[in-house]
Amino acid sequence: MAKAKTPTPGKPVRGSQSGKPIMALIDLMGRRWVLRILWELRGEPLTFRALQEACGGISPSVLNGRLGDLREAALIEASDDGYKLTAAGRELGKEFEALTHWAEKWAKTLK
Amino acid sequence: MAKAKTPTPGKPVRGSQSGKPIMALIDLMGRRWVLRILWELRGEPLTFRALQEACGGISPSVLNGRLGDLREAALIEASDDGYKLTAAGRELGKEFEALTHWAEKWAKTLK
DNA sequence: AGAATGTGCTACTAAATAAGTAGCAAAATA
DNA sequence: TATTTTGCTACTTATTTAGTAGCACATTCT
Repeated sequence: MAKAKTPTPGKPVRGSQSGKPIMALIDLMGRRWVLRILWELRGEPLTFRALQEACGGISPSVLNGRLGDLREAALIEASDDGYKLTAAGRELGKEFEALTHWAEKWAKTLK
Repeated sequence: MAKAKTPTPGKPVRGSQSGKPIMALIDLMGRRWVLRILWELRGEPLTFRALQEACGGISPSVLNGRLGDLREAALIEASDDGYKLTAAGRELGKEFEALTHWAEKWAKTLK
């Protein structure tokens, strides 16, 4: 079975041939668990199993796949303490903080 | 077949029982095509078929599902000119612009 | 009026992805 | 040495997405 490739800027990705970085980012982040994993790693490094638990029991095969994607994208890396965000990953994480605030406001307008 | 519900702040979503808005956002945005649709609607309103084409031929059944998700989330709405972002959707779109810039830098560091 | 076209979908089958469970080999700990 | 922890792989089942066809309604052309 042909496995899905990790989306890379400069190359065509699922849904776009343009090679534009935003399209690679959209492909990557549109995969289930990717956002969540980045979110859970915003603090301390987490081991494989800790991450699995933090994500509410994600299956190890999927987790392993996403970890591969995120490592290839250089957003996370493995260390002695477990998986953690790279410098780039932390920067992206900051963008997410803005999203968190947005989400809070969003929740209020939905009520 | 039980269909997947639209993620809503205040309720449990796929992967989280907490009801936190960020978790609803993560669930929603982690669905394939959601990010892309928001992206394609950043400019003018697009009709169903225009949107389908803009997304590179997304299948109508999936597009329709995502449109439902995004409408329930009050991020897009239908108008006479087609689908367009709501005020909340445009705000979210601004956050994405930051992500686009980030993605450009990210692409360079990957080379 | 009738025909042709565009629009927003629904229905259905096939393929891809994710869930869920079991378990193994290596490293750390007792 | 024995036990536990860790990072996985393998496998089966369920869910999600892709792909294609086509319908009902509205608009535009002749």
